[in-house]
Amino acid sequence: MSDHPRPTEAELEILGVLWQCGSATVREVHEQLGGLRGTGYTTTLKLMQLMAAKGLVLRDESGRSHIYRAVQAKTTAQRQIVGRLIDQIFAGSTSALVQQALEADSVDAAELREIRHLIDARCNRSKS
Amino acid sequence: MSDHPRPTEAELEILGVLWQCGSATVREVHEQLGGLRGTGYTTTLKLMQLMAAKGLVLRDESGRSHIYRAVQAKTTAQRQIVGRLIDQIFAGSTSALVQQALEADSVDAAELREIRHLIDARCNRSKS
DNA sequence: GAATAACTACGAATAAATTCGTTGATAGAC
DNA sequence: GTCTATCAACGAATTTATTCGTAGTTATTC
Repeated sequence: MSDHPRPTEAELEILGVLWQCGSATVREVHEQLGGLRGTGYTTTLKLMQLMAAKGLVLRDESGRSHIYRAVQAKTTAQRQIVGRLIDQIFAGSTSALVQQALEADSVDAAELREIRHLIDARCNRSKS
Repeated sequence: MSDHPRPTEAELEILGVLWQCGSATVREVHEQLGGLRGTGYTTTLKLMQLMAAKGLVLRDESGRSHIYRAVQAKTTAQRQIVGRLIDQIFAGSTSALVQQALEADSVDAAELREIRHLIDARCNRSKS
């Protein structure tokens, strides 16, 4: 199905900006990343060129500065990464992942409620 | 706190075996991984030597074949990886992770129940 | 139209992860 | 004791990811 290679760490940072902005030039992405990583402009450029070559992003080359956007939706990519994680280090057990997720980050009451709603919704859906 | 470097992909496969077996020789780990990865024995050996140097595993060198075991418990490592993921690609939102986890893998009714119990237990705990 | 600035392209250096061949030592079989 | 199998050690090749310098092009400003 998806012939998208798995994004690397640096590529994920760039995708993060693109998901947030919808589309952006290399310059915009680079500014957004800001001092977050102390790398130069051409590094960001090169990465985004490689990402285009890999099929992770598309770009509109009609103008002088090319405009990039992510090929995969954020949720699709997230789902792929999480799915991989579940298989790889949780032996396919989603509940084991959830359990460690609850331990890993401090989850406040509001977020717990939200998670519970997700589960409830899912329970109802699978009953129907 | 933990000065354990983050395990790489290949290292995680080896840790998986060690977590399952408790402790094992290089040979045993290599067999367990089996054809799963088409690599030779010395590759596994080298990786495990590097892991020992990094502090990911300890080894008993008293016998001729050294016996390795993981330094971190499985849950500790899992928690670290999941925590990182939440910060890195879910902007700190545990519920977003759970949501995508539910979509990513097919979760059967029994597992849903189990997840719900985890949430319930957590809700009660945070009330007290 | 010359100088400056912003952009892409690209080669190449560096770094990190993975792989394996070879060597030398030790143990067990005969 | 000699042969064979098994082991650790280690150097080095390979691959992948990341970084940046330089060159060439196009737009903008004066």
